[in-house]
Amino acid sequence: MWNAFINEEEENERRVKRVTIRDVAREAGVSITTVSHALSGGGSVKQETRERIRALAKSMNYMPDWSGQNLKSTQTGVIGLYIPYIRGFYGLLADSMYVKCQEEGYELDVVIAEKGETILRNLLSHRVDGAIILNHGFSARNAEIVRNAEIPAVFLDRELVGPLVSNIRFDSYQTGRMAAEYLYELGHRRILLVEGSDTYDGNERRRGFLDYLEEKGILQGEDYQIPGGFDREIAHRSVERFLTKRLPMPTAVFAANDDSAIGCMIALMEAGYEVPDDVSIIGCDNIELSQWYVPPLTTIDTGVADMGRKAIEEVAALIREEHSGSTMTTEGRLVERASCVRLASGR
Amino acid sequence: MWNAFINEEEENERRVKRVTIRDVAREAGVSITTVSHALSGGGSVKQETRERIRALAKSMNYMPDWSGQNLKSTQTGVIGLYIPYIRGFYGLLADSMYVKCQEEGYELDVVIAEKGETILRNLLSHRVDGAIILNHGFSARNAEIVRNAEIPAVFLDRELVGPLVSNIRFDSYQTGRMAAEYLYELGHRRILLVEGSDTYDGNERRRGFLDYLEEKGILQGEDYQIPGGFDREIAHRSVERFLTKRLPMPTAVFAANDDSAIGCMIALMEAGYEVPDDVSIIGCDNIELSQWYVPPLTTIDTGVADMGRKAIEEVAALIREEHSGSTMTTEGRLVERASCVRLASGR
DNA sequence: CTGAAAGCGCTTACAG
DNA sequence: CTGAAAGCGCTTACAG
Repeated sequence: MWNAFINEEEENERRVKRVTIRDVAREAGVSITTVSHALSGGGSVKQETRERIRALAKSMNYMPDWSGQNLKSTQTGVIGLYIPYIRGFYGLLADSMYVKCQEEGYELDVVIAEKGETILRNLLSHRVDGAIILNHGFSARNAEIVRNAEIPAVFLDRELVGPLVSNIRFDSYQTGRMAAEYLYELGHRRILLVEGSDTYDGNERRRGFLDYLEEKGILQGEDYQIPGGFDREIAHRSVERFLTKRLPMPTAVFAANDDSAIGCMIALMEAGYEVPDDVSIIGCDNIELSQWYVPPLTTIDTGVADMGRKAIEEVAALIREEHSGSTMTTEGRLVERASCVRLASGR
Repeated sequence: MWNAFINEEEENERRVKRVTIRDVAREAGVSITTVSHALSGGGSVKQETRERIRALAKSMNYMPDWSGQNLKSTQTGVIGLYIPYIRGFYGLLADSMYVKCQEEGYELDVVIAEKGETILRNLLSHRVDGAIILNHGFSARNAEIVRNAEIPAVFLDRELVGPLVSNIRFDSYQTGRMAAEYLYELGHRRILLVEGSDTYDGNERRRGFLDYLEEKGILQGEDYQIPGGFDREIAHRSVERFLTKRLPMPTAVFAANDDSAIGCMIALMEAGYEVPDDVSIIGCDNIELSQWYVPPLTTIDTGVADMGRKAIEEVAALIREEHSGSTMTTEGRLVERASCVRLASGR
């Protein structure tokens, strides 16, 4: 007994001691079982005791240890969002998910991770109840592991289904076609494609776009398909390089996202071309900047907020095992602004 | 023994069994102690055994349970960032922090939370090793609790210091003065203030701005201090209301952040005023949109990326107890663009 | 180099 | 309504 006191004092000298359920129990003069029940709301505890313990716990700033609690209960109450960075598009997605999480009673943890390893560790170690993954750094092999481990997950960047795995994707093939059709209807025939990066969405937009051009018989050579990397800088350099080749000038450009579309516009304007008078441009995503840019950018809205809400809804359902995994899709919506014009006939 | 098998099969029917250290040990024919040592790199394990176990663990997709591991070790390896939402400013902050975290060997968890309760629960339950807090929803009382619990934390929105608590703040008072001085030097004397929200930064920018005006003897009445809430919409409505009063028109506006500055510009332009010809505008933050807006917005860059890096560096040092908490400050930098002009003399 | 045992802070049947 | 005890999955002295 005496010993215990000495030890406690020694502890105090080093670091403030974390307060545990044991401390609360001792202070309240009850067992830890009763404290646990009183705080969790479970079990049957005399109303007066419950209130007394709750007040005491609060005054002691007691908070159940996360690990101790989860080791037994295996429910964390948090959903993890795994994305490669946060700016722009991903931020909008995260914000819309947060709102829905509140409604569903989950906490949202946004984990920035470039390495699939980090993500896999998070999921396999049960840090979260369920996950939303939109991360090109996560390999197909890792995704397979998640499926087999039966961890509730919603993929936003690949077509994978399992008992507890769903996927929701932008119908990027359709988006690509939509952009092509829009420019075609405006009379454009020589169109430059600024590709996205080598991801599901990047490849599908490309495929849809080129398919439409081919059907209409206006598919250009590979010189008219240049890299853009979903990135402003990359697109800028890429267009500069294209211009030095002095090929017949395209009358329109489809850039695989708005960021790269803006990179294109800058490069074109620097080279003395007017948008949309000399060249029309259509992007994709409808990021905030697009409506403020001069000229305002015509684009295809991918409905990111809607997607975010759907994804949370779905992962919550998977966690509760309300149904098994499935594939879903969202459609893009054309937003007409000033960066595209009808081609003057005979040009 | 027989019983055990039956139970196992029943388990399998319900859900894929999580693989534990026990499973790996059984499979490898060693004790769980050895598995633990082999995987963690600690202890002394025969090289061959270590490699065999690691390969086996990997093939079984074994990952140590987060809670089991932390319950003993009390180190999570993650830093938590607690912000109210992600778009714009906060996203830039988070991205810059992520990069620094990688260097320091921590994982960054971004937790969106409006309620201080959620944040407090996260910290007191030891979900993270340390925290960065920039959240007006977190009360002074809660902050005090964090300090006393000696949880390593860096506050970005208040001046609080403790053994394991530091704070880094934008010198928002200086920023406010800087904006005022810039407009004053351009010859402006009747200046409208569009305030921020009731936060540390909002109040300090206001105070610095008004102090300078007062020193120069050009402080206007309260009619020239209108709410902006750091928000585009709020600022927009607020300026509209101001204009209906038909007070002498200001020749310049200081908006407490870029978002609200853009809201002002829209309202002014809708009312027929030209920026900067009729009214000059200066904002604060230097968000991405500012350089693309027409006219490009003159603003004060708060150096958010630099702040993010500093904050991570500091919290990591506090976790390692390299030094005790302190107060730090970062200075703003004027970015001149087209939205402000020298006032034509005699106006 | 390897393993049996104690214990981290909780929850959850179960007994009273 | 309350509490003693087992156990969640790990790590860490300690013994051999």
